[in-house]
Amino acid sequence: MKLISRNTDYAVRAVCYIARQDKSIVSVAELVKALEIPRPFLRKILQVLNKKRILISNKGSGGGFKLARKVDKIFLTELMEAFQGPFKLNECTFKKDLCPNRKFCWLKNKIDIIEDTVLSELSTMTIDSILKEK
Amino acid sequence: MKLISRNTDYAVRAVCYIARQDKSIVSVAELVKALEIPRPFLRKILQVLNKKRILISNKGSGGGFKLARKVDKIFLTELMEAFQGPFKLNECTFKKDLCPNRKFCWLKNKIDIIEDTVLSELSTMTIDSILKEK
DNA sequence: ACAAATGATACTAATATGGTATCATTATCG
DNA sequence: CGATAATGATACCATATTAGTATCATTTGT
Repeated sequence: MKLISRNTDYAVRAVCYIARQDKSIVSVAELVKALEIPRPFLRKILQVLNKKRILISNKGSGGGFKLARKVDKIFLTELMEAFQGPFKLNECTFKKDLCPNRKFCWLKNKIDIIEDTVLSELSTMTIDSILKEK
Repeated sequence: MKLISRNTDYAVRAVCYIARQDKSIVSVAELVKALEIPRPFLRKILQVLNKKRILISNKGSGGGFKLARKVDKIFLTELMEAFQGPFKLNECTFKKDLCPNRKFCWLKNKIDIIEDTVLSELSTMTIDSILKEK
């Protein structure tokens, strides 16, 4: 079980790369070259980041992507949620069906506590902190 | 992302059920009836539990499964590892290939810390504690 | 107008998860 | 001892998720 998917991982790298450049706007071409991520896949990822207003895209010649906010306002959890959906460790294995054994659902509560812990750890992590700690 | 897979969930239920019975040995037939888990799937799960020496199987007529240890010695993490593999939240998305961007691998370290936290929470949970807390 | 960029979207491939089916082996009991 | 009732081993199938590709539309600067 992984905490970070490939999507998210690529997204972190891309955002970090853009953040490190002096010029604010960076093209996909440059990102592909620098990060060695398959181009069409990276494009899809960047489009999501644009929709989520983590990056802002500029179309047309000379276009590309830039940060939508300062690096200390972009949280790792945002990227995770953008690509991996809302953070629910405790999601019941029986979604649609009624859970056939409610007696054990206190387990869910326990896992809720764990989830809170994980989230509070993760929520301290911003792109800023990632850049600083390398 | 779920912390507990269906396999593990079923395994917890089965082990708890066996623990609650007075008779020590319980057949698959009884478990299927009580827990409403698809029989062949449950069988596979029980076989794993047997191999991992969490349960002990008795073949032949009148056979079935019994606990290999006392309930306070069976940990949730054992069941999770049996069905979901070793607990590695931080597993790199690039297993075989060399990670193309080691600069970000401090992330891995951060997630290691989270992993430790989660593990220490989980490691307090035994079948005993699950039975008591319902 | 044209070229250089992203937007939208549909498709494909690989992997993980959940579940089934079948035959072999072992143990009890009449 | 042999039939039967149980589990062991194993190969297979179905579905969901993740990873990645391909194509055409739209926008923008020169």
